[in-house]
Amino acid sequence: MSLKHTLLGFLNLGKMTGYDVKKHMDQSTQFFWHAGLNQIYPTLKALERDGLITSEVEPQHGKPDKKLYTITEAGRAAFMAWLAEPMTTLPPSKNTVLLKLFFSGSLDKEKILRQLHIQLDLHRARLAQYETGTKPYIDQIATDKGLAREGIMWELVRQLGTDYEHTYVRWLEQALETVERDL
Amino acid sequence: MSLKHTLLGFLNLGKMTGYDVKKHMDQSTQFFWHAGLNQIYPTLKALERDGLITSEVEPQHGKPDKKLYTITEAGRAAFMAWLAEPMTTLPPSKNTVLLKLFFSGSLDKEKILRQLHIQLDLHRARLAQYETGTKPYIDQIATDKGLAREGIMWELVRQLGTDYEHTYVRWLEQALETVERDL
DNA sequence: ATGTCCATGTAACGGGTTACATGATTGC
DNA sequence: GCAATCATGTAACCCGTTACATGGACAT
Repeated sequence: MSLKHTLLGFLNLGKMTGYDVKKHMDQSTQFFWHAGLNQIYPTLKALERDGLITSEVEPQHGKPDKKLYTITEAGRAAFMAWLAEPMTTLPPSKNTVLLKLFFSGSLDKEKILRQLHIQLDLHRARLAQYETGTKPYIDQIATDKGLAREGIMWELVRQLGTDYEHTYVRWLEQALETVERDL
Repeated sequence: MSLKHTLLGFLNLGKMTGYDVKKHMDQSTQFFWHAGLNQIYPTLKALERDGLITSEVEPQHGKPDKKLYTITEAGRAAFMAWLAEPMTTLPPSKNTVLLKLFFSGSLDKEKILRQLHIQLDLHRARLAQYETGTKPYIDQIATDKGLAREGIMWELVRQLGTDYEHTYVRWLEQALETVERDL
């Protein structure tokens, strides 16, 4: 279960609540790792039970109390062990869009073109989000917290995301032409 | 559950067993959709229960009997409805490799370089497999069964796969340089 | 002898999603 | 008045993975 490692990874950068982690995720790992609060809260409890993190409650008025989690030495050790563990296979991936396109030979031309156009819009939007959302966000956190090494890795991963989206957009433009011409 | 649609999609191309579907999947949709036989068999049963496919047993000697599945009219209708349904959001994706790299700022340079090298090998291997495995396979099925439209879509999807792998390989080469220089 | 291919399944478990539940504060 | 933000959780369900189970044919 990699959500545990994600949580350890964020808590390794500083003490925070489940709600905070969720917000960081939504701005940074969103496109390759995400989770809902319903999943985050129980998982934090499990990590605490296992002694990898500890919690302290900070009372608030007008708002629900905050539960701040801190990573323990055992937690840091487990996290570092996971990081160092070599990844010897490519992670299995599932993509319903590609699946549908794969089978779209049975579909009429117009409907395929419509699907491809929608995808083109979606991928252009995501590309924009990498630039206007993710980039400023990771830059700011890295400079604010003085996390130079982390900042470099974050930017590298973001770069792969934008490269991937560029490739996808180019492919979609090409696919639209091919379907228009050959189908 | 898109496995149901995958099964309908393959059965839409002709009567076959669960075992056959698995083999086709392994050669074509593998990299964006996969399933084990343990998952395929019960799902075929569910599709039959719902009247979307029917089965007939073909006895064999020396081998287990074959259970050949055929798509019904209702099944074809359900499949076509799914195909035509516009995809208005990008499918959520999870990638443990990117997750680990994202957090690798805490890891020493040598270990990061090692991880990146392994990934480079894996992606080069996959690229090769798209060329030597997937391409000849889909070409042959398309010509053998006279599925021209399907063949075009299969090739388009495969092309995206190779484009993606090229992008990944280029990114990895760049990432190795960056980590070597800046970290 | 050992392993792979053929061809079918069942059972237990775990992770992830959807829905449900609370409740005050701030902005439109 | 309505929605969003803050902040926490529980319960039911579904999908997917791992492990288990059978058994003959054929190749090394």
